[in-house]
Parts: sequence; structure tokens; C-alpha cells
Amino acid sequence: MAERIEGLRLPRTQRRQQILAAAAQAFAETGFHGTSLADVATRVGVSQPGLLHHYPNKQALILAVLEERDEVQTHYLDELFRGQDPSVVDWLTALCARNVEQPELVRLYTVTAAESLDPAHPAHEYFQNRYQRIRGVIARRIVLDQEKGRFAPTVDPEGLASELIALMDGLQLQWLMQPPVDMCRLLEASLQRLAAGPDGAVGAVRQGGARRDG
Amino acid sequence: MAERIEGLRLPRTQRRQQILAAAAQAFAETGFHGTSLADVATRVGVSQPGLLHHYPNKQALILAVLEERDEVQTHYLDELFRGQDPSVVDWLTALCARNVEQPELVRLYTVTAAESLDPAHPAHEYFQNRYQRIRGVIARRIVLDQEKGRFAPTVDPEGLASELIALMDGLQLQWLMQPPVDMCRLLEASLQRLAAGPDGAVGAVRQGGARRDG
DNA sequence: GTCTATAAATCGATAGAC
DNA sequence: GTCTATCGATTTATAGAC
Repeated sequence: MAERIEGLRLPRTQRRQQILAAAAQAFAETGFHGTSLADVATRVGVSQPGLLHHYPNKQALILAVLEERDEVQTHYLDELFRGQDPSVVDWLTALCARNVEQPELVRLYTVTAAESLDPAHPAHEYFQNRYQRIRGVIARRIVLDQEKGRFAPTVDPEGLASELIALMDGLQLQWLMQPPVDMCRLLEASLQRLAAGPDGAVGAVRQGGARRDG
Repeated sequence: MAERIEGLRLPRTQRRQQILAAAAQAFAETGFHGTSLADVATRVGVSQPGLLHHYPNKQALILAVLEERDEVQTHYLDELFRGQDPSVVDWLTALCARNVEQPELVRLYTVTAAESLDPAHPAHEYFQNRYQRIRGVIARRIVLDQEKGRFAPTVDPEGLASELIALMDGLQLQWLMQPPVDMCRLLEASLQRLAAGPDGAVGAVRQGGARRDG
């Protein structure tokens, strides 16, 4: 029944953890502007000033949510491929498989990323940095793939990274909108097409992308 | 300097047109929840109750904006390809070229589509319908392409339609976020890869997709 | 068609008691 | 660490004059 017990005093870190979870839900559902501090406070089972005791204002709250989720996600992927050197295709496939288990997290990023296009949005700079960072991570992975002959050397890593991120973002939107859309199956179809095409493994060999190795 | 002339009386349709333009700007910048009627009214140069005289409430306003922009866009594409039968590739390329000239319109759809994931959002049903409709339009175009041997018959039209829409949506987001991202160039790269791959024109012939014709 | 005035609710944030 | 009380600003929407 999870009744609210007013005035119950919790240790700082535990309460902050509760708040982050509740805020993540709320912001995922209605975005930054559509969510009130009272919304979040009610979910936690605390008063609205009680909420502001832990995070000084609304902006600090949403930034804390985004950054905490980032850390968890990054840590997960680092652990999953520890000591390995996955191809972009494997890496993105794993990411998608992970995302499909966390629709709320995906929605948080889909909703707030679009909202943050406004330069006055509290997470504007955050998403500017986030996209550049992710593009870099994926581009580097593509370069490694090229060195192994998995892609033609003519492929532009930054460009392909943008395309792959775009594909994932767009599929996530449709998946959230109409869950029967099977985003990981569609991603895989695209990735296979990529690997089998003129810029992929087969094409790369044909075009000389793997000559260094042989 | 376009000063506001208070109390100036305009014909109904003209004022409504002004309002739609101003509202489109505002909603594109800050979404539905982030935009106040006073925002829009100020842009038009009218009082807030004066605005509500033309559209009874905020929900009616945003729906009017979305539907009007839809009509204009649909009409443009219909005219552009009147009497022709463009391939999906040509059709999407033209659409992207059009979009790149209208960042504000793209932003309106990017921002409100994500926001509308909330079932309580005023445009929730609108976007549910919009995505199904667009997917259908593109899927039908893919079927026509298959009949002409431009794609392998093994390709799932609905699935490929979802992928292409996803790619465009995602590229638009990155383009809006970091304008140096050249969304039409990246789209073209993807489309060429598609046409040159095992499911595209070449592959389709190899796999028998064009045998009916020859 | 447009305005002023205003109702009624909600918002983010602060002050201060316990 | 949490609460009640409250301020001040903002929000959507309505009433009624011109």
C-alpha cells in the first residue's frame, strides 16, 4: 500500500535517491516545464519544501537526474564490454537491448532532449555536450572498426556516428509512441544492411579497407 | 519597427493567421507546457483575452497550429510531384531539402512530438495518427518501388518506412541542436547506402526483385 | 474584434518552527 | 530532515464594457 508517513526522517543519501527516482519518472512523463515540484514531492511522499531541502531548485533537480542516469548507463556498458573491443554494431545492439528494458529512461532522454533545444532550457548545455560526447564515442569505435577492415576507409566516422545516433533516437521515439514498433529488430535490420553494403565488411574488403591487415 | 497598435481591429481570418504564425514560433521554441498564452498574445500584438477570442483555449490553439502546418506541407509535396511517381529516395530527399529551409517548422514537430508521448498531452492523439499516416504513405511508396525493382521483394515496407522516418527525425534533432550537422548530406549518404546494398536496386535485381519486368 | 479587470488556481521559492 | 505557512509571480480562463 506504500502509505505516506508524514514527517518520517530518512538518511540523506537514501532520500536523495528516492527523489531522483521520482523526479526521473515525472520528467520522463511530462518534461521539465510540464512537471511541478509538487508532483515530484507527492511521488516521494514528502512536502514540496522538503524536496527543496535536498535540491535547491528545479534546475538542480533535473540536472542531477540526468547526470546520475548517465553514470549508471555508462557504468553498465563499460562493465558489459570490459576487456573486449566490440564493433559499433555489437555495441549499439547491446545498447538497444538495454534500452528496451528501460522505457522510462529512454523517454526521459527523448522528451528532455527535444525540450532542451531551447537555449533557455536548464538542460540545454547538458544535451549539447552529451550529443557531442556520444558522437565522439561512436566515431572512435567506427575508426577502430575501419582499422580492422569492418568498414571502408572512405566512410566518414563522425557522419556515420550521427546517422546511427539519429536512427536510434528516431526508433526510440516511435517505439515509445507505438510500442508494437520493434525498435531493436529495426535497428538490427539497418545495421545488417550497413555491414553488407558497399561501405560494410564485404565492401570494405573490396575497396581495400582491410588491405593493411593482409 | 513593427510597433504594436493597441485595439487595432483586423479581419477575422487575417488575425487568425497572425496568431497561428506566432503560436507556431512559440510552441516550437518552448513546447506546449513551456509556452503561455500571454507569450503568444504579445508576439501577435494583442491582449491575452483577445487571443482567446479566436481560439477558445490553449489546446485548440496548438491543434490548429499543427493541423494548419500539416496542410501546407502536404500541399507542397503534392504539388512538387504532381503527375510524377517519385521513388522513396527522391521523395525523402525533396522533403529534407524542404525541411532545411524551415527550421522553425521542424523544431515545432520535433519538440511537440516528444512532448506528446504523455497520454494527457493535448496533441497525443494527433501524433499517434500522424505517425501512422506517414508510415503508411512511405510504406506504400516503398511497395511501388519494389514493383519497379528498386527494392528487393523481401524488404518489409512498414519496417523500412519506420527506419527511414526514424533516421529523418533523429537527424533533425541533431541538426537543430548543432546546426553544423548537415542533415540532408547525411540522409543522402544513408539512402545511397540503402540503394547500393543487398536490398536496394542492385541487390533487388540480384535477388530477383525485378524479374517481373524483364 | 479587442480591451480592462479579475477570478481562481498553481507555480517556484523562502522563513521559521520542530 | 521535514514540516506549515506564506509570499509573489504567473497561469488559464471568464465577465463585461466599448
